[in-house]
Amino acid sequence: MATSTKRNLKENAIIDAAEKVFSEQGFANTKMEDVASEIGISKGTIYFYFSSKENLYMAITYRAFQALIDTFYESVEATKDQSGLEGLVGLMKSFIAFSEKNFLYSEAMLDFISFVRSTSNGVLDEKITDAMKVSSYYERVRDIQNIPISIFLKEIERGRKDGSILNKQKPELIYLYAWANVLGFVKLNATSGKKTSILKVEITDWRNYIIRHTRKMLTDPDA
Amino acid sequence: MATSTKRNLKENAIIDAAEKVFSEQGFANTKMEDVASEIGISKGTIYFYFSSKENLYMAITYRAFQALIDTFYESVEATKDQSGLEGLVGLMKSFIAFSEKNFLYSEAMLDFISFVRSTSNGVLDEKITDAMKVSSYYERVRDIQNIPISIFLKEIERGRKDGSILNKQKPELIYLYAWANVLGFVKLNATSGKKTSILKVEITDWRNYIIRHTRKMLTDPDA
Amino acid sequence: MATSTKRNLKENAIIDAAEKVFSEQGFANTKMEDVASEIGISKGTIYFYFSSKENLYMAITYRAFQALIDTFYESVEATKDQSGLEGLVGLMKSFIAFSEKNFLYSEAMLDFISFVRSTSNGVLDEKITDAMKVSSYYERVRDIQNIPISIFLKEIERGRKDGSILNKQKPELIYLYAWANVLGFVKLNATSGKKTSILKVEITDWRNYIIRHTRKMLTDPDA
Amino acid sequence: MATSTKRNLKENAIIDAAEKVFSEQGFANTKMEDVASEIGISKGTIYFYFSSKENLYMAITYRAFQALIDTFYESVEATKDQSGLEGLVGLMKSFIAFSEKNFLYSEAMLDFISFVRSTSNGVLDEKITDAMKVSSYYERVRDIQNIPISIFLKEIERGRKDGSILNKQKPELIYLYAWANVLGFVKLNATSGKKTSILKVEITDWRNYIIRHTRKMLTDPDA
DNA sequence: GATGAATGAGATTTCATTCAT
DNA sequence: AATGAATGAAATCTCATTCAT
Repeated sequence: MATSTKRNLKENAIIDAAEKVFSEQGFANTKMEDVASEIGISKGTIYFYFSSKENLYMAITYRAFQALIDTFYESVEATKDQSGLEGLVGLMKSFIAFSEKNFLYSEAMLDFISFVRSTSNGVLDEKITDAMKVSSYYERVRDIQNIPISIFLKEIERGRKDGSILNKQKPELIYLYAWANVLGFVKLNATSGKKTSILKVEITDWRNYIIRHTRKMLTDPDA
Repeated sequence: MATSTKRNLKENAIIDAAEKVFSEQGFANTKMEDVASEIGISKGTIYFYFSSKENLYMAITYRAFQALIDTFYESVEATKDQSGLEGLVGLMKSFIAFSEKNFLYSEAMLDFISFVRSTSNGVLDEKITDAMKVSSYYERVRDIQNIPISIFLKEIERGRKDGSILNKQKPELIYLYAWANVLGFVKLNATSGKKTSILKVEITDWRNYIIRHTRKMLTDPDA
Repeated sequence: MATSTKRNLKENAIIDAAEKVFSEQGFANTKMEDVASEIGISKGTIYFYFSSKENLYMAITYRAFQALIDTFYESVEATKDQSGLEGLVGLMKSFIAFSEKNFLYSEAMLDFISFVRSTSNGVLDEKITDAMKVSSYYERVRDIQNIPISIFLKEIERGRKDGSILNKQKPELIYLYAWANVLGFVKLNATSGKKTSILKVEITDWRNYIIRHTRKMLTDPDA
Repeated sequence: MATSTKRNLKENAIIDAAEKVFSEQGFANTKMEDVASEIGISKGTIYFYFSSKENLYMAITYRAFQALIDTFYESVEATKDQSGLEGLVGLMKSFIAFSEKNFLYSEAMLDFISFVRSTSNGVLDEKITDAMKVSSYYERVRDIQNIPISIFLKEIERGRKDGSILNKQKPELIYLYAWANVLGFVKLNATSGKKTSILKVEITDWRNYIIRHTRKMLTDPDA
């Protein structure tokens, strides 16, 4: 176990470094050498822990889902004494904050969804598929990818039971709508760099507007 | 003019081919050779027409903006006898349809925005910047990139004047909200290929829901 | 003959252009396109007149030898009433002035000598050799390359007869010595660009020194 | 140090190979692949040690200056008990021998001078400039390029003090004159390969003549 | 004669991955 | 475990030359 722990420590240190440089330069523009030198080890060492660059990215993806799940659970915990509506609004706020803070995570999760969907269609080229398949993290991510969704759906359920959510749409549709909103917001935001406004709109105003709108949507029986 | 036309024809044929293979394989995974063989010419010929791969992508980006503008104008024309609200809803429908049909265009436009922002921040690496700067299409895109926005904003104005749009938010905020929605929707759909559902939700239902919601937002004086 | 003249005119215009751009950018850095656009014609047209880039350079080489020969004859003519020594010093001055004015010519003649010597050793790679061999100018240059030398040697002969040249070395040795001096002077000079001094030495002083020294060498029976 | 030495060994082995093939085929005609296969390694390995082809050439240039400096110091050492005149004649002999033996070195040094001059004029194209600038060898060469000159000038100084050198010209002028002589001699000999004569002149005779003449020049108070 | 679009071999360079130590 | 030298496939791009019009 000592060995295992040590190994984990190193593995995590590498993932930390990878997150940093991938965030700064993007996945495609980052060389394994960059990741290695960020943490002061050699390229070869990375390959001892990760079978490929893709696999390293998959490890980040796993972290992303884990972190989102943690964030969601914390949010649920924090609003458990409030209505389901507030729980869901809380999830939304957490989701936005999470994605803004971790753009890389946001992208990684999206890439994973794309990847899974594309491979199930047999569209993607085999090389990448193979690289992914041998990834020890691939299965792990598959196992947890749906947890955020189920948390979200559960809160909708709760809100419906306690009468705070009146929207009658399929819960999954509400989730998709919410996710798309967050995703679009974050994507467009990412292009604005350090700026606090885009198209003359304060980003804070925009963020608030999304929340307000979500609340409206959830409480509208005709929405 | 004959010469000019001929040149344009070829140029367009190359862009056609590039769109096809970029769409299928992605920009990074596509070699210039792939584009060339798609259309049955040699690599060198492409470089005769386009100074770099980036430039070729910029040509596609130009097309993307042009196509979106055309789509917007057509939509405006089609709804000119209806209220401003209907005009805006029409734009929204067009926007979604456009993005679903042309995922590559959607990505290209987003990349361009990112690019402009990052260069104005001096963040991007010089090599790409240079390649872009010499692009004859770069300036063209800069010139037209804001036209879709202004069309959108004009319809909001019209709707406010004729009383069909009651939402009091900044027009730019509405645009951003709408764009984010479309973007998120398209991104999540991107690789679904032939699939008609996601998370058990029919994509058609989702699409309709976005439209319905947009309408609600626009007619709500408190939204 | 009308045709022939017309052809010659065009040919010469192309060589003029080539001289200009080769001088400015160097042979290797110059594209056929550069030569063509310099004179406002198409690349294809150049190939109608010259079978290859090498051949075009060979045409310049031919001009170089012709020009040197002309320069030498003029010098000889100008000093025919003076001693052989003065004739030789005159040649030397002409040689230097010629080389300074026409660095490209100087290089071209040197390249030709190198080429001939290397091919007679079978050292040079075959591709270049073939390109050269089909050159219509190649033979022409071969025919006249030794004329400058023989002019030079004749003046030495004359100077010895009239007692103005006392140096007893082989005439060819004197020629080589003189040529090397001019060549080295011009080469080092070329690196100084527009500057009128190099290593704190005024180029004019250096030039004069070479002349003075040549005179000394020629009049010294022990040199 | 073991690592450093090992790296240096390989680096030098690559430079050795590059010298060989550049000498045989010329810089422009040589592919990195040629250099690699000469030493039985892969292209990539060369790029691991040298960032570009230019950089590799710059390494050779550095060697060239180093070798000339070594040669000069050895010559100075060997003649330190003799007069300054003999010291200078010794340098001259060494210079000639050095340049004959290392034509590539001779060219490299000349190219470097050209390069520095042209960049200080802002003439050279940017691509090469950049490639050169990142060269770790570039700075090294800049640091040592003037050492040969100063050694030469010092010997002139010494000869003047001990009365063996009577020539009153500027030392720099003498250096230029000498250098031009060597350069011209070497250039004209360059491709003669195994040949021992040119224009019916034994190269040995020519070489001796240059030396004799240098001596005459140095001892002539009116030269 | 002239054009310039088209070619395609080949050049430099990059970088994920391997492997001997 | 760790290293980092070595690999080599592949990518972008260049340009002398050809050839249909």
